[in-house]
Amino acid sequence: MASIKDVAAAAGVSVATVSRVLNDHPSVSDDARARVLAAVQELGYRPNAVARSLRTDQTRTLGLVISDVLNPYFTELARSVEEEARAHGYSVIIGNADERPELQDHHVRTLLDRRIDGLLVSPTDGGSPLMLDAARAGTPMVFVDRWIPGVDVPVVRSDGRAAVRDLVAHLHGLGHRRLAIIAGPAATTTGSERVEAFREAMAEYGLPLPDAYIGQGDFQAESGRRATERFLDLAEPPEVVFAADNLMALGALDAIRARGLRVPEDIALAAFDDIRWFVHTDPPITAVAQPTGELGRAAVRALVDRIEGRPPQSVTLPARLVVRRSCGEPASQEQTSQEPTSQEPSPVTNRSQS
Amino acid sequence: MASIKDVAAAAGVSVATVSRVLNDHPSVSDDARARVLAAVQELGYRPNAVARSLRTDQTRTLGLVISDVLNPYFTELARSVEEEARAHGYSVIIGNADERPELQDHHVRTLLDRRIDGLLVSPTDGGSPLMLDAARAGTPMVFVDRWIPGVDVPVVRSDGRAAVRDLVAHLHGLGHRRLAIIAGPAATTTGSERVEAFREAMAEYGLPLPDAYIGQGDFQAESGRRATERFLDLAEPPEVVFAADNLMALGALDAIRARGLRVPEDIALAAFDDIRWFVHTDPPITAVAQPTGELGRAAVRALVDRIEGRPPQSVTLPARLVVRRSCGEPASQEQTSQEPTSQEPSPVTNRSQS
DNA sequence: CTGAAAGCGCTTACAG
DNA sequence: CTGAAAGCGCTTACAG
Repeated sequence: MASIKDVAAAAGVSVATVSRVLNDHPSVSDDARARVLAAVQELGYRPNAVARSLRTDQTRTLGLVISDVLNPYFTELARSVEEEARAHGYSVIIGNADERPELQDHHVRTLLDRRIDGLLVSPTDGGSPLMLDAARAGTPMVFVDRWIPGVDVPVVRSDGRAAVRDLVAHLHGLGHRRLAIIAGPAATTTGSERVEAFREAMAEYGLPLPDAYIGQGDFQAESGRRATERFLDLAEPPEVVFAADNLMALGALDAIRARGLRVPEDIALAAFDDIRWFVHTDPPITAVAQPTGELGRAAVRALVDRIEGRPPQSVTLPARLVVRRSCGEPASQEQTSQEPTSQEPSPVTNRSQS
Repeated sequence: MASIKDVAAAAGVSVATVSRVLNDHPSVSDDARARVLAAVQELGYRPNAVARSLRTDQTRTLGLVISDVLNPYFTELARSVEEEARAHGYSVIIGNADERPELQDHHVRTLLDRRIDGLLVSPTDGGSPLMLDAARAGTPMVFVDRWIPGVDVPVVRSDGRAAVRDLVAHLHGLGHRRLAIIAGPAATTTGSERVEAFREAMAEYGLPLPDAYIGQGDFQAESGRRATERFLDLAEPPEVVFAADNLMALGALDAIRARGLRVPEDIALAAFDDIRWFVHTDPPITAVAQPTGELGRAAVRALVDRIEGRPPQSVTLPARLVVRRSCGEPASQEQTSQEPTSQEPSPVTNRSQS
């Protein structure tokens, strides 16, 4: 592969001049510029980004460590992150932690070794030593979606509290009293916050949340299935299962169906995170929708600010409730005003007041 | 950030010795090794992968350019690719082309500039000059899923011909005669091959495939919606719509539903590519399932073979038909023998013989 | 077993 | 405007 030396030789100039032309440095004669460009063209020369990075100490690359690529929420987040990063002249390398802390650490380490300019993380756990060290060592970092308390790193996330309150109001309005939740790992903020929001909202209605109605999941489908089976085995099973993410809702659906039960007649189902398929599931699933694309973009902006020496900002965006039929509401205007063609699910918000 | 010099100084040895210790070179005294390791520990030293790559001319990195991250098929492919690559000591950088040739070229260029050791591509088009040049220039490359004819690059893909024949047999058996397809871009192999397989299978049953029954899509949801609307506007609409991927099936569902029609009573639906949600859609969708994980792993193996100087092998794996209720078959044993807990959809194959 | 030195492909003061 | 030279952080023959 042709190097800058080859180009310099072909153009009859020094490598310094070639470099200047390539980097749009102003002090280059038109003649030299033309000859260099011609040589570049002829040799099909492409600068070696590795060498450039070593010299400039910047890679123009962002690392993104997400908890699970198979989760459509993160996949959409990753897409918006890449898009915004590209607009700022950065590329992004994605690491998939698969909800496993060791794998997360593996990716963080690899990314750091590659000297990425900044790191976007949605932590799978409460913070490994590696992660904490990285933050303390001053690696430009931003948390997205999930975060680690006590670490001085900007957080870009959405607040589902109001939407969860709306959900409980909706469920209560439909006459449901025994509500259960499948939580994510307590070590993650989204794992604990969603349970807390749920518990608080229920308290407003004087509803208890017994331990038996709190299933412990890990944000993946299989755990949702297991937790749901346990609920169904209870002497008094819940009337509603609220899954803290869409994959656990999938597992719940599997479990419910395996018993030959119907949603919502036999048991109602709701989920955190909205995905396009929820419109077409049987029945369509009521969900809390996050402004995923906006979260990804805001996270990149914060990180780029941090990298380029501007003060980064934490951002919290509201989530909203999308009512469908999985909790028992009769088909209403919500069902018809969908926009099936939009990129993001853009469903109707139903903010029942409590 | 500590460099190898700092470690050498702290350990009282030369950088060469530090390097040897780090690379497990045998000729290092136990004493020197211990001192180096201690210094590494103390300084929290991590080798700079950028510098190492520049020196060794290898990045231990694979590039993966996929057509669309939002498509669960590719997301699963990406996951298995990363897993297998990691097992071989490589990391992978994913580029999402979003089905746009320019974006695909952008990623290929960026990856090449980063001097990745090899490239895995599922081409969005028939082959841009850049892609063809890269292949000719000897960049280790392997095509996955889609490929570009006439280029000397190994191909790892699945053959859906038999499964599509099974699908047509299934449809014919249910009494359907007017079958339509929503195709992908003709410039992609999967775009044209799936139509051809469908056409051939139909011919075996003496069924015509009129142009009006071939919808032109681009593998994304919106195009599936538009194509379906066009079908429904026909004086004689088809009885079945076969979408060449799962996203276009989603769009088709949107369109069918927007007209207030029912599946399969008013119109039947089938899709290429099986996803877990298809079990829970209304109705469950009959689909052609690819051995996605195996494709990803085989592709990595071929590429690593190529990189490390062994002769790479092209691989073709069969796809299989998964019958569900979206084409009108009465619920049968297929419905109950699901394995809802498996990672990959592991549905029952129904190979009706023609 | 160990170190001095060259060199990977760039960029960028510095001098002219 | 231009080039010679230093240097980014490593690895690896070469000599000892």
